[in-house]
Amino acid sequence: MEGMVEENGTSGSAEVDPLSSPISAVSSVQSVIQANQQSVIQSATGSIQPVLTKGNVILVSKPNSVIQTTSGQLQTLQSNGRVPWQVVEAGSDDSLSNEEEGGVRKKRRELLTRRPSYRKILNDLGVTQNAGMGGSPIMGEDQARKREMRLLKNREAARECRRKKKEYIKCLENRVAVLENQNKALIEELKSLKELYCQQKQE
DNA sequence: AAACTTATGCGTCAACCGTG
DNA sequence: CACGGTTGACGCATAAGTTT
Repeated sequence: MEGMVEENGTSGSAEVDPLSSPISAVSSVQSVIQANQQSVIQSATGSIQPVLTKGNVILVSKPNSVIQTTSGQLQTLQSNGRVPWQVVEAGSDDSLSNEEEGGVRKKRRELLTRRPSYRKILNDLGVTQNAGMGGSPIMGEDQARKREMRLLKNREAARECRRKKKEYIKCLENRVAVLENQNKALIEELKSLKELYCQQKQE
């Protein structure tokens, strides 16, 4: 499956993964970098720029890519400003047991379920496709051509959409790793400062 | 080894939204 | 308001992993 070749002759791997590609430049990055630890790079302006971190990496250099801004939010850049794939607030699912989770999932599925497609409805009614669909042959040809174009475009759009979604998820995972490391480092720092404070107090 | 389960990706449909 | 782009949902195919 992983080796599946798409019909256009290219596989997904042909794309450069921004998360694993080498970094070319880092310009005026406001960042937190400490020796021996991973860090979060933040753009002071919120604009996109090549970004480098150590360890678990968030690398961004492409438009339409996932970025981090000073606000700490992860978002994808879209021309229309929309932020797809909203992150579910903590406390919604995490706290659920397996049984509960199944129920919630089912319920959510029901809520999200769309009405069946027209094709499905027709199938359910036992109506064969093209039956009784008249019209002139020329209109039919034109419509078929338009439909082919639409399908082709949507096929490519779906591929791109999935690629972006994967990139987004990867970046979220990276962010989790980075924040966990930061958290660990801060706990260590706090610990050593406490020790130092106690020592000085005794003297 | 066969049967079953899980993970992943694809194509399509439909809904929504922005734009001209 | 028609049109096109984006994306969630769905069904399907296939590979990989697990169980019998």
